Amino acid sequence: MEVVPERADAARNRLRVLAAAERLFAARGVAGVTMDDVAAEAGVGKGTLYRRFGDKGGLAVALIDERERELQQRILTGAPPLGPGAPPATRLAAFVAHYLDLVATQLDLVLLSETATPGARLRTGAHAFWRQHCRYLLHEARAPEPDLRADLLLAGLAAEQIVHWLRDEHRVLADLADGLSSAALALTNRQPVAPSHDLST
Amino acid sequence: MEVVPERADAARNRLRVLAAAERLFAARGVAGVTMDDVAAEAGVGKGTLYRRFGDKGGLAVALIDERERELQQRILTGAPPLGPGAPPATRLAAFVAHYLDLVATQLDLVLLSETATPGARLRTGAHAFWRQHCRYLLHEARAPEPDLRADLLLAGLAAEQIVHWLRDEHRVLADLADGLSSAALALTNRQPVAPSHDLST
DNA sequence: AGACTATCCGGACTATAGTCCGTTTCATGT
DNA sequence: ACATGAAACGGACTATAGTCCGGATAGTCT
Repeated sequence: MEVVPERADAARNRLRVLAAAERLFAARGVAGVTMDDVAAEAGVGKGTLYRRFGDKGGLAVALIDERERELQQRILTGAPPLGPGAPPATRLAAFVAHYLDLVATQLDLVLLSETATPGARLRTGAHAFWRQHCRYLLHEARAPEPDLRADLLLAGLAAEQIVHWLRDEHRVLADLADGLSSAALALTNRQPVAPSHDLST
Repeated sequence: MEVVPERADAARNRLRVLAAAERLFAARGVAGVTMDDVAAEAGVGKGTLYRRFGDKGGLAVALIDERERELQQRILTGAPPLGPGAPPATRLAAFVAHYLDLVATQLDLVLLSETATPGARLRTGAHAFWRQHCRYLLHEARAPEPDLRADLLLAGLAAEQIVHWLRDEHRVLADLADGLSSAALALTNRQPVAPSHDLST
């Protein structure tokens, strides 16, 4: 892993692009901004944009990155129930609530980053972190198939789904946090033997 | 609801397009076919394509539709455990397994239909059916928040996620069916511990 | 049959994401 | 300072999804 320091012009342009994108997204909304717009506003060629960020989703990821790292820090070294110290099930519920909050504050940006290309959601560094955390907690909580269930839980936290709950079904964030935390806890349990008699049908 | 019968030329072209699309997808793979290709192969203008199917995802939906209706029939009127008669938890597990199977046989097509536009997955008629079915079963199984948990389960059955499990993580279908059925059953359970969504820390 | 109208058809046109490659700039070693 | 090679730049170019609207057509009514 040979690490080459970033060249001065590259650093300058990276900052320019990030600042321009933030400005434009704030002004016209994520949907109303094209990559040409960003390049023009940043005073940079389109090739530069793509060289550095890969695609439109990559640009969104870069903008989101900073705030996500803050939550990651709190998970790794912060106070319980988010950080270490609380029982895994409690930490899981706390994670769900905080993650929902984080996503909700920048919904369109996260939606862009996750839907720019199929499978984009599953390929970001941040997603690997969330997945690892959920896997660990589910494992500690003695859940069966913790890896699979971590993915299932995170699928429910996909921006597309959250947008649907919030904007199409008009649910409120707090209820989502409650309901999904509860579901996450349910996922920590090994299911008992099927209920004995079903009289309803 | 005034129902106007389909005009003869419209019907003819609809069939032409569907046949052409099927041919091309089979020959060159879903990713290697453009809408212009489909229009040309069908001997039809592009406007016709879009008038009828809305967008690329809509075309995929139309192609998928037939097989999905078959599973829907089996759920509504078929034999248990898929159809009525078995306990809801059992039916839920059966649904998960059969749905996975169905999707896996036409993965790329379903992926296209769900990722053509953000939120497309949640807007198809078929999805409304699956959601209603899962809601009903979870409700019957006395699961808390059956609606939310139905969405969570179906999020885990999104094509994007299944593709990831199958192609990136090399899981096998049978294990997915087992693991997700088990997770679905876990979701039918009430959670013993009360969740706390205190964000103040 | 002939006129009439709602619907449909088709392909040129637009918008935008993403690529390519000749040119420029930076960092380093002399 | 200057030469040099690697890395970055930029904007013209390509590919493809999706729109638009003048003209054609099917079904209906008299």
